Amino acid sequence: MVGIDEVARRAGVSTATVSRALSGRGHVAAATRERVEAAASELGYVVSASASSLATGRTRNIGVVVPFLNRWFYTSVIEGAQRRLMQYGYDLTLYNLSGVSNERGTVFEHFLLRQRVDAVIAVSLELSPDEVHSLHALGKPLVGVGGPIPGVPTLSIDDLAVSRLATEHLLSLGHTVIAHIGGDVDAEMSFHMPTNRRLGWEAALRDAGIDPRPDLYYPAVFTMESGYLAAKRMLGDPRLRPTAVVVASDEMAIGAILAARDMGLEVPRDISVVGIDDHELAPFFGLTTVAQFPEGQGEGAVELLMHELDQARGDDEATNVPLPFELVVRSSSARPRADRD
Amino acid sequence: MVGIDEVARRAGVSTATVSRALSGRGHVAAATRERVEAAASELGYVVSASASSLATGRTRNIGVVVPFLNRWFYTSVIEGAQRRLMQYGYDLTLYNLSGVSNERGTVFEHFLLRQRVDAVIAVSLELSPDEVHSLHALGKPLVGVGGPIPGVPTLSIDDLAVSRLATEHLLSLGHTVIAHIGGDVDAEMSFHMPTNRRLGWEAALRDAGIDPRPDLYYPAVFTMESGYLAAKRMLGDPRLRPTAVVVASDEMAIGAILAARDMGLEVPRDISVVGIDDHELAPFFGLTTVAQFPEGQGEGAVELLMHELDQARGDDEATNVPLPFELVVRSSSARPRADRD
DNA sequence: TTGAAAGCGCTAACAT
DNA sequence: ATGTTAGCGCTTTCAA
Repeated sequence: MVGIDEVARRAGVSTATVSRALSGRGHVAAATRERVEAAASELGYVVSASASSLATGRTRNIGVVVPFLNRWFYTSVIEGAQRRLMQYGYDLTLYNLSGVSNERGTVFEHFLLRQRVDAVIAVSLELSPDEVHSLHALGKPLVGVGGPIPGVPTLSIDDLAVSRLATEHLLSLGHTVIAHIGGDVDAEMSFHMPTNRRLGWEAALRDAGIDPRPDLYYPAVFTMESGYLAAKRMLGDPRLRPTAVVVASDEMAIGAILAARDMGLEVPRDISVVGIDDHELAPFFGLTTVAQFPEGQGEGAVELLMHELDQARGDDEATNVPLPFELVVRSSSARPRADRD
Repeated sequence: MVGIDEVARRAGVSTATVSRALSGRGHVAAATRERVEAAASELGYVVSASASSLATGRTRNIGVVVPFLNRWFYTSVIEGAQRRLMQYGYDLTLYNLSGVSNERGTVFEHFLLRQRVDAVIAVSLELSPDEVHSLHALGKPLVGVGGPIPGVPTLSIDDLAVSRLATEHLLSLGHTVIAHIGGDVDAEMSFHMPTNRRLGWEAALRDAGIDPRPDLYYPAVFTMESGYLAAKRMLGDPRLRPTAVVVASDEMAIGAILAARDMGLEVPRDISVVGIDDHELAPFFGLTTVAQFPEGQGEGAVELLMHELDQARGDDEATNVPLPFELVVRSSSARPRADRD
């Protein structure tokens, strides 16, 4: 392993100058810099990350914590974060809580805190005040993605506004009996995301002068199968005749579309379906949805972090950055049939 | 940040003893160890990863390189690897090649080689001899998952045997006109995985005394939509009347099932479908498939690596560890209708 | 602009 | 079983 002193010797300068020339910090004569760079590349020199970290106290490594991996949303966030981090010369260390049996305590104590990362991105994670505190105590910037964490700058869409938009889309098409398939309690995903999406549905209905009927709300978990089952319950109930349904995620919405097909119903003729996400499968199923952009969220989180790291523990404004979302109309939503009811 | 000497002082021992007590290396009296551990936890001490790395030359960090993230196979492998690494006290640094515009060279030169990882796991990646060489030159163990890399120990299923099994399942049910939807050239995924799966289909047919017809092979890429389109072509062609199809991945197979439905055909009555993977959606679609176990592959890769790291650059046996696979029969395959043809 | 040298916090000989 | 101490390879004052 060729070290800095070999480069120094070859370039005829001191190690300090090599360090300065290669890191870009401090002033180095252009000619000197070139000689150093030449020497470095001839020798195939790369700085030792650990030596550099030890000296500077910075690892150039960001920890990303996710509750699961096998979900489009998380991997998309990670992908965006990774791409942007690479541009900044940072590594991404992944912490997946789903595999951790003995509680996530391990992750926080033995990994994150081990001075292995300069900062952390928490994706859709409800961090306890203690966890937030210990990170802050260590001077580690922290940003959240996908849901607000008290006292922590967070990137997330306005879930209420998103499902309100989805609902209003259906209202504007002329639907009046609009159901909702959404997360049950705030289980699994933590956060109040499922609740907020339900509230958005209710709010849009009320604004349209329609009283949201509790029996038009179908709880489910965020999987295709669960959406399928919820839709079967919904479509099979002879008392309820929704002409449209707002579904809290695309995966569930796709399940709902498949349920309708299995029952011999046609989408959107017999039932309009609107999802939330713009999942990679949404175009294939012709799913109308409200797109969020998780890759962009990952990138944004990195930007925020880089900013904070620059500021040397600057103002922890704990702002909740609102994220863009966008209605994407495909073929799963249309005007209700005139001949119904 | 409390350091090792504070702990030493508090425990009334030398820093060397603290190091030994906490790392488990070297002999320490039980009583001493307890005192040290107490002192460490009272002070909230955790070793500095970079200092430790600098001193030992080991980072306790493994690089995992994947070509994409948004695919069930890769995330599953990562999940398995992550879980096992955590047990060993290692971190996982993720390198996702899909976002890298300026070639993966960057990843190798500026990241992997920067002495940031002790070893690397390459998932479904065809590494160039150069890349393999530079890793080896650095003394970094390397294991592959999902496809053989020359000169590198690799974990992968026997693709030929897997699709042979899928085909034999259909043959044993009485099918004789069996199509194949599979990867085109060895694009995208690199490796000869797609080709091998096609060869398995051909071999099984030949063994049954059936000549594999080239016009029963439908190239596609590994997405649901591509599988859907291939199936439409296949099922729409009036000249060909396959009663069954072996599909090279579950995602494509699901696309095929949906295509059949859209054409008013019934699975398995009109066409039997068998996939490969046991994707998380396979049960939902009732897909008969040959399961591989990517999480187990991730775990296995870690085991292999830990072994190599212990051996202090032991024998690079470059063994290709064959992995288990298993036929899972669900409702998408059945005997062909007696009244056909 | 450049160099000398003192750490950064830990580990591993080598002593005892 | 424990302590002493010389590094690990870089960065960064401080001087020149």
